[in-house]
Amino acid sequence: MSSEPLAKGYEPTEVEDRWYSFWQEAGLFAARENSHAPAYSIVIPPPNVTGVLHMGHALNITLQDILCRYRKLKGDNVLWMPGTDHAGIATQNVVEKQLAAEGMDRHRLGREKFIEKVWQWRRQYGSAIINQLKRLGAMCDWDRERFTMDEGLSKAVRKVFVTLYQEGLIYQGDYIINWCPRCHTALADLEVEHEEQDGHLYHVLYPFAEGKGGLIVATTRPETMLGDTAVAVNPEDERYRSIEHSHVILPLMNRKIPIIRDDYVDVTFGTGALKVTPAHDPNDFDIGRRHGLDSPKVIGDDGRMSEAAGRFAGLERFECRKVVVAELQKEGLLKKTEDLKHNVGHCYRCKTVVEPNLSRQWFVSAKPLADEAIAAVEEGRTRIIPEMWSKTYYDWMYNIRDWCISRQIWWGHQIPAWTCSACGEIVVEMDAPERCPACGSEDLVQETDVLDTWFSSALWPFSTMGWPERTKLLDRFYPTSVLVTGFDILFFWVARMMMMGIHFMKDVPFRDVYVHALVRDEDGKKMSKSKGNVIDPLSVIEQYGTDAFRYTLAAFAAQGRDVKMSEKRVEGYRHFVNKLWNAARFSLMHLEQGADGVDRSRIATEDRWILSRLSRVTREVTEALEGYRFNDAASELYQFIWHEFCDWYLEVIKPALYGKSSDRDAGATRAVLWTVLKNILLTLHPFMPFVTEEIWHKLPGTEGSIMTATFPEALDTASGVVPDEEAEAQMALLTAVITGIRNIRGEMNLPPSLQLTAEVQSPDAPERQTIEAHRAIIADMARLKNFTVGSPGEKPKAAATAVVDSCAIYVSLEGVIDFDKERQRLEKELGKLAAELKSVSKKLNNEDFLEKAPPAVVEKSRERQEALNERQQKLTANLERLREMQE
RNA sequence: AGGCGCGUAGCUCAGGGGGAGAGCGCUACCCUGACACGGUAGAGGUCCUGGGUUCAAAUCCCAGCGCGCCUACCA
Repeated sequence: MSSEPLAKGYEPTEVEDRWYSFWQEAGLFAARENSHAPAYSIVIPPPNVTGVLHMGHALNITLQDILCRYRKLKGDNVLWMPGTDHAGIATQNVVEKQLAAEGMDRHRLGREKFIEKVWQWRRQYGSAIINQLKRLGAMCDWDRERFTMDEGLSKAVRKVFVTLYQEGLIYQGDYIINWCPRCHTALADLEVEHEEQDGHLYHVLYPFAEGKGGLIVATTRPETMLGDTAVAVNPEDERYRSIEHSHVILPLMNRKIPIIRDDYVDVTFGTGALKVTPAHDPNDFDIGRRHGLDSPKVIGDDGRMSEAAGRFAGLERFECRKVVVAELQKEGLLKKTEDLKHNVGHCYRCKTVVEPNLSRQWFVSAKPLADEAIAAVEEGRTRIIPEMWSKTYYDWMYNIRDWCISRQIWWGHQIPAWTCSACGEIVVEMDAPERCPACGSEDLVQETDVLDTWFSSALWPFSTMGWPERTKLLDRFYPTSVLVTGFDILFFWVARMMMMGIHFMKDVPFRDVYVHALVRDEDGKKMSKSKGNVIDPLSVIEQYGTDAFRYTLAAFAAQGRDVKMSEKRVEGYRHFVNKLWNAARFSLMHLEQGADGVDRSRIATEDRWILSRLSRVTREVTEALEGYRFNDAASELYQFIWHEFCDWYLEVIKPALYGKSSDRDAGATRAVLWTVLKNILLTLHPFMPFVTEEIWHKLPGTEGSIMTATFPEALDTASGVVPDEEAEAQMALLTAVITGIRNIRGEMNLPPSLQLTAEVQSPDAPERQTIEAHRAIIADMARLKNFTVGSPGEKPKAAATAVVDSCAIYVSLEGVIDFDKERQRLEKELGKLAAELKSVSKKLNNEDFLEKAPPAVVEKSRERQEALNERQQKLTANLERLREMQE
């Protein structure tokens, strides 16, 4: 508890490092397994090990940290479970690139050695993102950090796989999947990004097998025709109903293929004749199945044409497209080429054009799992916030399709399935079986595919807590309190966690899902490296400090809207941090000896006022945080601290603190100042952990870390924190009078150094009393040398006028009189009044309004009209007087 | 093709059936013993357009325009 004065400006860097280490070393982030305090838990959306911190993480982490710090101050036993995921494809790509640079490749290295390389990479670089999260101040329980490839989590993965397989919810089969020829693996439907591109629609004539003529088919991917096994037309299509031919000749391949009839074909598209390539198109695959067609694969897994493509074998697929088109043209079979915008799927990891490919893969049968997950949200066992996202959730869940979970890469959880070389039996078990249960052979070969990373991420809420063991952590902290995440992984991750959590834990994985926005650049564009519009959070932190950055993110995090990041705004909040710092600096100068408790019988109006405001703001901030309205909480505090605490309270109490005010009890005021500052620090701490901790330690009468203190109550009689309407009303009058006088000073261009003479006349005795009792404050704040209060009487001669409630305020212009200027000022003011009066009067002259509007609303309008009238009348009178004097 | 969201001050955005708000920027004045990362005062808006509901619409409903996003097996 040192009391050396604070530096003139706040310098974040040193403070942040110091306190973060302090917190960690003091074990303040640790969840307590044996505590009986209410449990509050969050699992972090695990960033990729390959990742670097971006704005999305920053927002995501900041919001979670605000919640955790808030709950901790509220006395909860907080567990914030951190970790990373192994990002199968992404990580493998990174390490492969590294190998390539060394003139190596993974195939020459071999699977085992390659995986060892990945682990090496992980050990060397894998904690980069974790260290970056720490820069944000995240109070994760780092001792519990998990990785989706950890032994424990790996066990959970195998357990889930085996169980689902036994339940018939995982199966293996030959289907069309999305294939990335570059990553050389299957992808789930979700992992394909569709992008509209300019392409061509080629119209190709397929001649009838006998006789003249043929069918014209339209295609955007002519190279796939090499694998065509039929041409389909709609049975209802008049154009083709009567054709007698049963077959066409597949051009270039010279293969006879049937003409089939299938409802699927859209008569309005192209020519109404559809080439059918069962091995390279999901719809064609279905048609092929319905009609028992062959499905030759003409595009290989490397993106080159396969043997089945005949003389085109070996050509790269897009090269082949050109060659096919050229040859068709040469043979006169290319009848037309149209421009066409169409959606093309790209690999979400490497952006390569995805190839639909027939392949044997493992799938999760999603429907039964989805049904439970839908019910959980419908029944409110899990709340999605903002509510509108539940619609998106339902929509996807209701239309869910089976999930392809096998990946043809090496880095990941190898699928725990073995094939018996002797009898072909498939054995699915947690651990490698010794012999085939069917034939007893010991020659078992493990499936080489690994599982989708999202498969292990789906288990995150319980696998991180030790499942499948029954642990204390699970007992205490599952289900988690809330999941905080961006909507971009609502399906990838949230939906799947819901399915797995409910299925395996028999309870939802989280009570709440708070879905936040994406961070975009200043123009609302998605930040991406290729666009070059990324703002690096770390550079923002270095420039403005973590607290300012966090506050910006919180203030921007309005529900249902994207965050457009602007450094200008961060700068604004850096000023706010500095403002707080200086308010504290000032306060601490007067709080050297600490403070006694607040004695409400000894305190003044402004003390009661600030305590009242504190009470209300505390309530509003609390409610906002409970409702995930971070921006409301942030702006409420900003407004209160800057414009009420600093602008008014600190200014008003200065005379008392400096001992210039004889009628004030400085000790009582100091006690209030201490209370308000302390509560401000605590309320602000979840948003600005560093600066609040720093000031906390300078504030006399505090002990230990602010993290171990208690969040203020909105109603705290012992500390004098209670709403006080009388004080608020009086303060409103005083500030209005002061502002009125300042306004005259400003508008009349009277220099601040000029001490003015002013007089207030009011017919209202209580108003007079209030003003009279606070004459010193008004005189001080408005810089007056003479200030008198009285009943309406003779009006001062050369004076400017302002009206507040029933008060007429006259500011003497003796010696500095500028009639024209004052006249203009009054005319402007009267102009505004007239407009307002007009709209109120219009309402009050409307009988329907008087009849149908709620009485309270009518009454309010009446009062307003009266007040406006009074103002208008007083100002007009003064304007008249001014004119008379000028004549 | 469907679905969702957005359109409010010069910029970035809150708000939301009954007197148009904030931050930044701008103008004027001021280094007043916490703070120029500051203070005081001020200017600035047909709340996208057109209908409808209502005593009352920036706010609710419908349509349109513009923008963004998500989902989708029309080759």
